[in-house]
Amino acid sequence: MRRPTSFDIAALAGVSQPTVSRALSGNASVSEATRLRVFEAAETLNYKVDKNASNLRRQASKTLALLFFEDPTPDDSSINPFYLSMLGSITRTCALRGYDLLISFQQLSGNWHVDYEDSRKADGIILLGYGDYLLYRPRLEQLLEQGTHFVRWGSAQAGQLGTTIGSDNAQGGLDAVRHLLAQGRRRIAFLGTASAQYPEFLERYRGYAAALAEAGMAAEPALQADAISTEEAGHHAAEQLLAAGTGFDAVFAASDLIAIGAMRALGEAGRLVPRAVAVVGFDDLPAASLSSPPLTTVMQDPRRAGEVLVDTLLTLIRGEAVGNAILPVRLVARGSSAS
Amino acid sequence: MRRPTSFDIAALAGVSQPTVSRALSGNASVSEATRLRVFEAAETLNYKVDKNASNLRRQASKTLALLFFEDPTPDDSSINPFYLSMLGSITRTCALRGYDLLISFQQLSGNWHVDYEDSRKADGIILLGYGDYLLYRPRLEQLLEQGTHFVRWGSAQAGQLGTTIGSDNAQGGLDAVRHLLAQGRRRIAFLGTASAQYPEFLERYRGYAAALAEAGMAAEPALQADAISTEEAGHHAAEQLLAAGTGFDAVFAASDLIAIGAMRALGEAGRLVPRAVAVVGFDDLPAASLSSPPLTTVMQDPRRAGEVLVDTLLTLIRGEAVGNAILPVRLVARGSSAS
DNA sequence: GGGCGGCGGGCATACGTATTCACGTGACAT
DNA sequence: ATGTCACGTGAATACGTATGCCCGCCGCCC
Repeated sequence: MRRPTSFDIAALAGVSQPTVSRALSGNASVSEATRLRVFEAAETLNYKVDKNASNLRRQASKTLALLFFEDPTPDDSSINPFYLSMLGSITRTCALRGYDLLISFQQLSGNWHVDYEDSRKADGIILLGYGDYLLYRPRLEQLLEQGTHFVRWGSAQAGQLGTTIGSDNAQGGLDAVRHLLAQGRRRIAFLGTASAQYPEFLERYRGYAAALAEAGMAAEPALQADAISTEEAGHHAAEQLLAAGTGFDAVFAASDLIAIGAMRALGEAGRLVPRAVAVVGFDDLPAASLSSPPLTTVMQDPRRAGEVLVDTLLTLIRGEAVGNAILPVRLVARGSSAS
Repeated sequence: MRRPTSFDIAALAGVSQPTVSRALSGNASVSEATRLRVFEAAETLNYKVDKNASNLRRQASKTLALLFFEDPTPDDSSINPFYLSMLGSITRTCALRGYDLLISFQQLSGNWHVDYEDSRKADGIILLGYGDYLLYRPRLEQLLEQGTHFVRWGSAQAGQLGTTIGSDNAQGGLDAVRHLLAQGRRRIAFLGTASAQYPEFLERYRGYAAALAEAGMAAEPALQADAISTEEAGHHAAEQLLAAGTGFDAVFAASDLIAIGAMRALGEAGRLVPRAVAVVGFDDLPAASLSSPPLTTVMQDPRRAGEVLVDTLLTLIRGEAVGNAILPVRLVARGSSAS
């Protein structure tokens, strides 16, 4: 049997097709009695509005697109866990607001910037993924030019294109290092690439440096080692630091994965955590509380992040003005930094 | 400026609208020269096919829907990590096959079974989430009745409705326990709820029992403790077992999260892993290799799982017959079970 | 040289919904 | 009694694409 259309409902309810449309969409100009008959008929035939037809007619898809960008790592199973936990929240918020969510993993090189809103698959897009702002910039320009609605998760800085939502990375770095200083640590290393290529890391580094400055110290290049956000990179960076012979009694890692890798390296080198070296990470991944010792870290709130991203985007879609948002972070003290 | 339609392209290329459609869709009955002109015109105007119109006309959405079902846990940030890693693979496979992916988190109670294909938002759906087959059954019946195309991730058993893809859980249990036996362990506990409510766990339990039987032993109820797949549940279950005073020198946990929780409980009780108690988990979460000692576990292959799910569903959508699939698993021996 | 076949492309239309416009009916006031 | 108005509903149409059908033209063969 063919799937029912609004005409079938109309016939069954003894009204016309437009009335069915109006009744189902809650239009006020249809009487309560009629509305009831229509609902019953729709129920009987198990009728559902055809999204495609509806979208075509209304010129809107009631769908958002979520574009993930790959970390540079070629291993495609290792999605940044923090993003994954944000995903749940984004999905849920979309559902609450009556929107569907389309997901896509993208290579940085793809021509994603035209594919979604242009083909009317989505009313707006959410961009997720660490990345160099300058690399994105031309794409963002094109998006703006096209009038595409989008929000970006990342590090919001003045003068940047589009609307950006992100955690307060600098504050997180500040809190983490203040915490280590309060524990009496004085030689605090920073593990993570502090360059514009990884804007979040750079901000965390700035917080680190600011905390040191508060204590009358300066960030020493010898106490910093590059690492992208993987366990292996963290392991390697810590090894480098150990090999260089620079003394240190604490590590602030730019992400939990780095911190976990660093703890492994410290363990292998016989440096006890936290006694010999205190460690603080960033993100509060599920794995952070499972490590041994449990990892002290700066918690980002993925649930709130998702909500803010979606709601900001919906505001943009409604054509209202909205600014960047910086979300608070919170230090979670655990065993890896106990005195 | 209004976004261009195929008529605009037609005008620019000096052909008719249908020709534009044919040229862009690779229809053979359009000459190479014309096709080229059309492509150029489309490029110039930055034209993209309107998905909604196209879908409406073709009565297909070129989209799949992924439905996640919540674990019973109310905490909505804790999505089963194994599913999350499958997500990447599903998305990628969809993209490769030219399909979009719609994602939705569902309450088990919702009436999801009519919402997706019925409203033509998707050509088929993928059902993901641990769960009791009997609980699903009525919904699956309705899906079949409606002619909805769907595949389920779970434990494939004879006589079940629909098409199911799943790991070889029984084999995994067998391998895990054989491994422990080979290490000389004799008192092997099973941590996880072995009931029809968690079919995967039940199969893993069966593998556990079969391995014991091979060695001339029987599964003892005293060596089993219920746990759902969370770290807390694993911790609690191990505590129970310890409190009961039943001696054991190994644990086979039905999931890595349970295993990690159990290791924490064992540590708190002063039972050294692996010396006093060897531990094997299931899933091979990223966290498994990060625990200390690193967790021996049964690896499920999320990448392959996603591919098989998508390809099976696409086969169904094409109207071809396809059966259930059971994917191989692989034991990964790490420190937690060294002799 | 005329008929025929095939290829390339245009015409018309359908997909199912949402919206604009117009219309009929009853109530109420003049 | 007639005009006005509001309210509820139906008729017509547009959204942008894909496709069945038909037609014209060109080349080829007898």
